[in-house]
Amino acid sequence: MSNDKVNYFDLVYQVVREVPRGRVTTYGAIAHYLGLKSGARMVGYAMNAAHSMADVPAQRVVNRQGLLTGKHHFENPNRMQELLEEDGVQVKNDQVQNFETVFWNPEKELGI
DNA sequence: ACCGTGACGAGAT
DNA sequence: CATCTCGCCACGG
Repeated sequence: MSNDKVNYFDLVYQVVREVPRGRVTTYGAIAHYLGLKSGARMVGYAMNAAHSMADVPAQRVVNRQGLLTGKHHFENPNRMQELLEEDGVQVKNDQVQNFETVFWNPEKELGI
């Protein structure tokens, strides 16, 4: 296990773990909050590895439009929406409803 | 070592 | 508005 990557992965996981029930955040927001110059893409990559991690609510991370772009990486494509609806987030046609309202901005909520 | 790919996003056209 | 292009960089082939 290379230590550098693990750090970077864990940073992402920590933020994701702070996302409250019923709210969602975005890849870009996390990347910006952590100051990852590598960009949102790497956050998505980190989420891929989140599978093996416990207590990482990956369903609460969507793209900047509120689309469930990562649904295919769950056990089955419906799983992500199910989990979100269990959280109390309305999802229709892979799109988070009231996205601006449920959007959870780490910079604002956790502080910059 | 090179190349294509990707859970993204911002800016240009 | 809708699309395209490019930057970003880790990883597998």
